[in-house]
Parts: sequence; structure tokens; C-alpha cells
Amino acid sequence: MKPSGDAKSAYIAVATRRFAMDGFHGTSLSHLAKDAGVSKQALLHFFKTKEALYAATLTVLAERMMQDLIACRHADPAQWLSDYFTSLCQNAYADPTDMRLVVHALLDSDQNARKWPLRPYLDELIRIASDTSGGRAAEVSAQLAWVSQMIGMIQYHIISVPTVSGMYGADTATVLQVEMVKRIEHAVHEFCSN
Amino acid sequence: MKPSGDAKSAYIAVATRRFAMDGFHGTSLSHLAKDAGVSKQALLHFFKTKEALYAATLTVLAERMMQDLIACRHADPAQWLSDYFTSLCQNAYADPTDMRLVVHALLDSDQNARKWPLRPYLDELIRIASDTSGGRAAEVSAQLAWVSQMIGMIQYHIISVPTVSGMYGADTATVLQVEMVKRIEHAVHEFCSN
DNA sequence: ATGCTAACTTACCAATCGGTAAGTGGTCAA
DNA sequence: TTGACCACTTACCGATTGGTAAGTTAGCAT
Repeated sequence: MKPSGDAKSAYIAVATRRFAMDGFHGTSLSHLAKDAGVSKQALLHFFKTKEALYAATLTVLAERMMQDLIACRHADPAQWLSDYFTSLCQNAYADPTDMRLVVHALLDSDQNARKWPLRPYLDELIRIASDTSGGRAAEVSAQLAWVSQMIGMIQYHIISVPTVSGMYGADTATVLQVEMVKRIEHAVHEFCSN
Repeated sequence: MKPSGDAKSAYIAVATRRFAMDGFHGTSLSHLAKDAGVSKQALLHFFKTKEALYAATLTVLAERMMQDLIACRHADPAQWLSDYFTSLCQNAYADPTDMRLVVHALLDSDQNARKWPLRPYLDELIRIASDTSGGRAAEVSAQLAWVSQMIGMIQYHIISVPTVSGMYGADTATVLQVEMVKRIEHAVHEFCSN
């Protein structure tokens, strides 16, 4: 018998990709099962409902994003933010799965009924921003404002890559990626020395 | 008999709200029909498929966004951009329908098969940006980069309002809105005098 | 009056949806 | 050996999906 944790997280990995691509409503249990190479009820054995599976993917997503943030830790909070946002942007450009999943989740209208697992991640970002010289005087909500502006700019950029690429060509999309990285560095520098 | 154009655009208005709320896959023809107070086949009489109705809503959306942009016309391109982005942000805060629809459309994975009707709108924004003193020397793709950063920051901000409100409270969401407007003015000013 | 067309409606369809019920086969502790 | 348990399967369910077919009703030009 396979170890249970492996199969479960394998299903979550499959679901993450599908939900990120097609959203909650665009994804069916049958498709997920076919992707995973098992029957539909294998999924329902671990996750009682489609909703539960979706919630699990969001939880794992949140943990992964927090880990990625911590992995960029740096003594200088400004450098930490700069490194993190840059690597986030670069990694997501190569694999937009996680960013797409976040945006899909943001758009889900029944989000109120669902606990939002990215809160600790956001809080940690706010905390780092508060440690910078520029952020020490401002209120927490102002820090959140700046953080969410950065996150939003990056995530929106990532999900728009296919469209921009289709409209203006792949070369232009590459330019946008380069400009985004420049923008990140500039924005962090400006924020930390205002 | 009702004039045909009226009914058709009324259906598009209903569809716009629904598609913006629940996305393409989350919206069914039955729900749209119930919202419009007609039978499902009334919709299929004007739009051969659900896809066609969706495409129609996107076309009308693009026209509306272009009109809103033109409505803010100003002799000074910097002022034009500043006014437009600010009013976009304020209006969308009151009614996020259009912004949600755009982001939903961006996430649709079969977007390649669909012509993207917002291209003229983006081109016009690029043209205005090129007229500013800051934009005259740069390449078109650099202008697009800046424009899409602005649009992305605003749209993401709008779709994240419910979530932020749920996590940090409505007051914090209001602060974020105020900060966003400040950010827009600052960004336009910075762009036009670099 | 009559015929044509546009704007619908009711009736119906196969396919798919999320989910339940009832097993099946393998592993492991006692 | 046995029995409990776990991962998973086949079979099935009512509800809903997007879409088709065949009317029905109203206005309007002739």
C-alpha cells in the first residue's frame, strides 16, 4: 500500500495545476481524476467534497508562498523585499500556476464563506515592510497598501502574459517582464527611503 | 414587439454582471435567463452559443472602457492619464463589475481562440503615454509596460477589496483605496517627468 | 386579409456534474 | 488465521448543463 500522505499531496498537486488553469467552476472531479490517473472516488476518499479539495490546495499554496518568502530572508529588510519580489516575479514568469491560483481565489465570490489562508503571508510581508527605514513611521494599513500594490502589480503582470504575448508578440512580453523587475527594484528602493 | 436592440443589450448587461461575478464556467444560461426574466432560448435566439454571448459582453466592455477613457480627454496628456486612472479607480471601487470581467477574461485559458477586444483601448493608452514629456523618448513596449503596470495595479486592487475587507476590515480597505489614488497621482507624475 | 419575419416559448435531448453506496484487494497487528 | 483498516474501484444517482426542434405570438409591409 502506498503511504497515504504521498497520494494525497499528489492529488493536491494535480488539483493545484487544474484549478489554477481553469478555476474552481471550470474544473471537474472527472478531469482531476483523469489527470491523477485514478478514479473520481479516489479523490473523494481523501477530500469529502470538491470544495474541500479546493480549500486544501489553497492551504498548501499559502504554505508554499510563506516558505518562498522566508527562503529569501535577509538581514536588511529592504534587500529581503527586493530579493523576494524579484524572485517571485521571475519564478512566476516561468510557472504562473501559483499566481493564477491566487487570482482565481480572489475572484471567487463565495470567498467569504472560506477562510483565507494567505493572511499570515501578508502579515509577514507587512512586518518586513515595517522594519524598513521608510516604513517605520507609517501605520500598518499604509504598509499593507504598499505591499498589496506590489503583489497586485506582479500577479496581474503574470496572468496577463499570455494575452500580452498574443496581442503584441512574445518579444514585447519579455520586455514587460524586464520592465517589471526594474520597477520592483525601483519601488522597493523608493519605499525604503521616503 | 420590443425593439430588438434593447432586448439584446439588456441581455448583455445581465450577462456582464453574471460573468463578472462568477466567471464563464460559473455562469449558466439558465441563471442568465432567470436574471433576465426570459427563457433560456431567448438568449440563444440572439447569441448562438454561450461563448458568443460571452464574446459579446467582452466587446461591449471594451467599447465602454474606451469611451470612459475618451471622456477624460485633456489637452495635457499627463492630466488626462491622471484623471482617467483616478476616475477608473473610484468608479470601479463603487462598481467592480467591469474590472472583474477583465480579470476573468485574462484568466480564461482558451483566450487564444478568442480575439481580444481591448487592444484598441490599450493602444490608445499607449498613445497618450507617448505624448507625455516623459514618454517621448522611450520605445512603445516600454510605454506598454508602464500602462499595464498601472492598469494591473488598479484592477488587482479592485478585485481584492472584498478579501482585504474580510481579512483586515472595511476601514482598512478604505485606506487602501485612498492610498491607491495617491499612488496613481504619484506614478503619473513620476512617469511624465523622468 | 395574408404572408413574412422577429422574438420568443415549451418540450426535449445526450452529456456531464458532484456525490452516495457497496464492494474489492492488499497490508498489518494480534 | 483472522479481522480491522485503508486506498481505491465499479455502479449508480438525481440534478443540471449547453444546445436542438418545433411550435406560438405579435407586428408590419403588401
